[in-house]
Amino acid sequence: MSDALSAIERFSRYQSDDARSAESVHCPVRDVLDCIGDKWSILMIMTLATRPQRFSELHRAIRDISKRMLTQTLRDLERDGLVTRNVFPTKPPSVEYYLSPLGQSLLEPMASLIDWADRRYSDIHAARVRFDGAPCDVPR
Amino acid sequence: MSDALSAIERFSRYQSDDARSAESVHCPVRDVLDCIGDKWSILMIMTLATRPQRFSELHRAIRDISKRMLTQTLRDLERDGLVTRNVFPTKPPSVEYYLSPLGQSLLEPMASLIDWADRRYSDIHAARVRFDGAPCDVPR
DNA sequence: TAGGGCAGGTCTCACATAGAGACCTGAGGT
DNA sequence: ACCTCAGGTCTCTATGTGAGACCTGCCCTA
Repeated sequence: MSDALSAIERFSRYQSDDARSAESVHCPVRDVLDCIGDKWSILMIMTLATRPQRFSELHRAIRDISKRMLTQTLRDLERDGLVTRNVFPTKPPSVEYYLSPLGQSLLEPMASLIDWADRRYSDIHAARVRFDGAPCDVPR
Repeated sequence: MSDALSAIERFSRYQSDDARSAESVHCPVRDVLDCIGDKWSILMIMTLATRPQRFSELHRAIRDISKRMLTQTLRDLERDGLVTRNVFPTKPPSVEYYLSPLGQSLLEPMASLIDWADRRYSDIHAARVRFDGAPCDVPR
């Protein structure tokens, strides 16, 4: 837990630096969130965690992503060095995506997040039902 | 690391369940990503990690968020039980936001992510420069 | 007593991003 | 001759986001 505190303290130092001097220091957390903080990246990385997969496999695994966003998310992750793209010269050519070592190193911190999601999911759900059920007791 | 593997294996079981039966099983990871996977939530939670803060303090801390999104993000986090809203009847009334116990329990998994961001940030940056520098060696 | 400022928002408009789904290419099956 | 497949791209529309004007009550100052 002291790990958590020190990491967060480091972050808040970046934040205040940022606040103080308009653009000079840039917070790594912001950068990393720009990479994997979008709608599909985390899901993509977790889907690739078990094994390399091809474009259409990924599309089947994440059924509600559009081809356009699938392409774009993979391209961004490739650009950031988290995912590697491999083209096999078959007919028709097949393309395989897999996690680079950098991408794999993200699995451990992400696993603790999954773990949290699993354990706390019901709490969140309950809070939401409660909130939606009693929206009027505190007028805004 | 076996923790990571087991968590990810659990996730992939959800994924394949999802793929098999159209809507019956819903993956908790997807739900949690819907909560905190948007542009501002993680940043908000980390900013609230150090201490409770008022609306305008948060606005100063995260300078590039609009008031509209600040309100909306806080409302969503409150709805999901991660953040608590407290109104003091001063004149004019002041409003304080702080992490609920549920929100605080998220700090630990998030800290490991921050830690990763700090350590690997330069790798990502390097990969990006490399990718942008040589965009033409593999024509798509 | 008129005017201005503050906190904590809401509202409207404009623009950026995401999704749906048609289309493309080149080869192989029937 | 026609259909299918993988791995995309393209266009159009729907949704999300940002900028910034405005609102409400109360206080302070001139």
